Amino acid sequence: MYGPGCRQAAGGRFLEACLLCLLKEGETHGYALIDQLNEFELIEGELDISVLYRTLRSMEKNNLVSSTWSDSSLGPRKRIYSITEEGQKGLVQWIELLKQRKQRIEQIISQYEKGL
Amino acid sequence: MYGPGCRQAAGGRFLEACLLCLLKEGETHGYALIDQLNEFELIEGELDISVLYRTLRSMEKNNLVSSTWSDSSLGPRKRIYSITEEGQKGLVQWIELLKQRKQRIEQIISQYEKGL
DNA sequence: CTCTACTATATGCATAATACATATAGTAGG
DNA sequence: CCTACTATATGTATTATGCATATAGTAGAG
Repeated sequence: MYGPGCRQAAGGRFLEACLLCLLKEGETHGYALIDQLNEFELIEGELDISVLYRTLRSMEKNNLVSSTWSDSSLGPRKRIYSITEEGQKGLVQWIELLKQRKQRIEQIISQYEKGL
Repeated sequence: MYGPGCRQAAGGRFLEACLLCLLKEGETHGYALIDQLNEFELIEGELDISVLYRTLRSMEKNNLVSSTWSDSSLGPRKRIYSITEEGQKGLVQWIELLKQRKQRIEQIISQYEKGL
């Protein structure tokens, strides 16, 4: 089982939601996504590049994104990712889950500050 | 390396922050913490009990909490956890990190809704 | 021309996290 | 005696993560 509803996603897989959100704006390749993730400050600290590539491949395996090799000539080859219909649906679920998670974070912060 | 600053904590270990927060209110044992986690809706879905116990043992190994066996007579023995000074400091760091994480979640939600 | 740096993707490997099953032991009620 | 509930713990398989390393193209310095 996979996706935001999966228990494995409870603690993390936040990166997946970010990537889906960025890919919804338009198709692009992995290396370019790093800059966007940094630009929008979507992730904490430095993202390990191998994690990014493996996450994208995993998402492709689960039909959230699809990829093709770019035929552009300059530089090393790029694997261009685009979000699938299933990915769009997954993103909607992710946003719902993130809203819940935000509330939980607010809950714990207020719990903490109440005790001060 | 361990603690909220650790890169391993980027995606998860949210449970640890919750436990520190609850233990700050007073010492208690693992099984009772489940009810409190549910009561305050601090975690997503059902928490696997083995994860809770292993998390507490790990936190003890890292000096965030300490434990003693309760000498109360009734029922099976309970391992009573209390937060250490180091745990208090860790909690402060956790709260900071959670505030940042909340902002990132807000960021991605607004990013998503902007594109609608 | 060679060396270095940067872009771009991928794999190997060790360790950590997670989920599910199972073991253990005490108490309480039918 | 059997079942259910409280309470803690371990075994194990799968997945995730972090770090190192491999590959390959381009571009500029020396």
